[in-house]
Amino acid sequence: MITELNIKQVEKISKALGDPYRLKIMKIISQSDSCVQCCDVSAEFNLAQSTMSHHLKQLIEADLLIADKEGRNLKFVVNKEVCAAYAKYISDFGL
Amino acid sequence: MITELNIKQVEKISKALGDPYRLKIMKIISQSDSCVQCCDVSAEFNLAQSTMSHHLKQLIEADLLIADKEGRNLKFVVNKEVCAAYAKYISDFGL
DNA sequence: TAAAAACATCGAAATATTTAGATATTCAAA
DNA sequence: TTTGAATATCTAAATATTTCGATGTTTTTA
Repeated sequence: MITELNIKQVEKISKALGDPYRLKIMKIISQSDSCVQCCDVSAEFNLAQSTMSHHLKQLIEADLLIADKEGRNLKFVVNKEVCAAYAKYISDFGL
Repeated sequence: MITELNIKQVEKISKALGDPYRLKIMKIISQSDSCVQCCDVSAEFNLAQSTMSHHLKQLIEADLLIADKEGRNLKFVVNKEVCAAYAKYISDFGL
């Protein structure tokens, strides 16, 4: 359960979101109703597998995505709590 | 009046927020009840004036801050609409 | 009008990020 | 148990960002 993010976490999340590929990854995963597999995400982009892996890692380390390893596959869902907490942090700038 | 942000704008805003100094600048300006002057912001940090100017420029170009030049001084307020629109974009990942 | 204050811009060094290829690991299926 | 599929890690090059000092611009004030 996330109550509030600290400034370091907000910085990390912002950095993770500051890239066109990673934003598109978030969009794809958020718009899918079920879990999305790593290789399905990769197929959408014209990037090397290692590059994709690197982008996904950043989103996971920022807690924006939750990864679930099933056998040799990796599935993702959006971390709704972190998205909400981050959004709140930013919208509070406007209060 | 901002209705919705496009992905390029979201990327730019995220990049602007992905730095500890710029996050602190946003906090300082958002927490002040009146406009904040550039030199007041600079005084809070141990950074060269040109560096400060660069950080503020990024926040302004991302539309997170609105700058108002009064004589030789520059005053800021938070762009509430953009903060809200950005927060919505991100929190929508969790829907 | 000369000096100073507030901010912007330029150029360059230091640092960080992005990307791909090569290789390693881990699990599944033949 | 060997092969292949999915993903991770390492290394290195290309690119981008951060930072500062020097200098430029604009406006205020002495």
